[in-house]
Amino acid sequence: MNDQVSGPRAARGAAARDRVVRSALQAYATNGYAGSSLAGIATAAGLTNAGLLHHFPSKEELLVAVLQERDRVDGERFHLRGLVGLEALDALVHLVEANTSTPELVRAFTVLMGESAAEDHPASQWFRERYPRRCDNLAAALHAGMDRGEIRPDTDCDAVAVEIIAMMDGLQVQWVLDPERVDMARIFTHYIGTVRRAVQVPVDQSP
Amino acid sequence: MNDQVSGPRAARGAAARDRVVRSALQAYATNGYAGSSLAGIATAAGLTNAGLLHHFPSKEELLVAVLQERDRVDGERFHLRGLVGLEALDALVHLVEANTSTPELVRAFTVLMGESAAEDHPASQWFRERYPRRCDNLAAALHAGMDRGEIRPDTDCDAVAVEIIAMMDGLQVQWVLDPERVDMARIFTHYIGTVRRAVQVPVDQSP
DNA sequence: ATTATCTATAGATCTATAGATAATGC
DNA sequence: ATTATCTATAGATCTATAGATAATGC
Repeated sequence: MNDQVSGPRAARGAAARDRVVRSALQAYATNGYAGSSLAGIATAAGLTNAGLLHHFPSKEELLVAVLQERDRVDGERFHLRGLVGLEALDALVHLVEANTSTPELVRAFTVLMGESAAEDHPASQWFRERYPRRCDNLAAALHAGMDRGEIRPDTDCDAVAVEIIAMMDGLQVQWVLDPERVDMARIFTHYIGTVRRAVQVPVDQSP
Repeated sequence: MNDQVSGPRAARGAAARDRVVRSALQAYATNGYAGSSLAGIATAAGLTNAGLLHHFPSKEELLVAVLQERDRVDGERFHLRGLVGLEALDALVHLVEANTSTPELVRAFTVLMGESAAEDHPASQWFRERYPRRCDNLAAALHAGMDRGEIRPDTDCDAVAVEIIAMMDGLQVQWVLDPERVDMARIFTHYIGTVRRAVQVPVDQSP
């Protein structure tokens, strides 16, 4: 959320925007986007309703800012680019493990994901564009692993990619609802083990 | 939604409640629960706001009625009871195939599922109770398959059950957001094939 | 007598705008 | 001159209640 220009005034504005985005995430995690009020978010960020609207001119533009911030963070953290085949699967396991340490963030995006399935939700477009991107990145890594000879050539990489992303999302829902019941990291690791055995080129054991 | 008592007046009320529940589902699919208004749902059902509140005394009690109706329908349709092992997996494939023919219903419940991940959402409890029930039913079927000797005895049935339910939900999200991109039934069938190969007792091929 | 429905409205939000004030920055 | 912030408020909802009306049902 670092804005370009610096100086004491710009810094103050940037800090306020940062607080607002964080408060918004917290509010979405608690009440969803539709159920959150700008006044509530503003107060949590130490501003008035009108003070918030100076930085984000509408409720929807605040949501867009939250989603863009996520894109920025993802660009740093979820860099599947360059990973090949089974390495990519390991990276996903690490990502899921890392996610268990930021439950409120995961909760906020799980709620937004679900809400965005509503036809008229303002985040629908973002999620609709996000999925093919994530799936294609993963499918590309799997294809690269195929070229390298570690993944069976008859693997349907696109289908497997959609599957893996679906498993991540589905587990998140259950985990957010009841973290005691669902050990997300363990189950995802177990699942990735199954996927690995299904797509891996078998080690020839008959010499 | 058939109420117990009959007669022209009772029938009229039951029909109205039925229309309201249907309109509510439609509204949830379009705007989510928090984003739907009672007046809008009432109008869609051919009633006024106050007319609706005669049958469902608050917004939240309407939501509860919608969820109870789902429980009732599930009791008829999603009867995993009695199914054993691989049969249960086939039944799930059929269920997912059937779901593709009621996209608006799937959309409504996908939205509610996501919204319910918000801490203060009135459907949270319902979903928190629903998941263990679904998972336990499925795990029980897998255990029964183990006893029958068709499932490997080292299978972690509870983990596999959580996994399968997660896959169903995760695929639904992607499918609802973009049915053209995601062939839910095909990918789920493919996934269940993988699960089957992972948990099945291998057919001994060395005579 | 009970039920289904309506009109009217109270009271609580909620988003967004208008316009003021004070502090930085050229 | 621009930016950050505020107070005050318009205007649009939205949920829920009060109380009336008309039709069924004992």
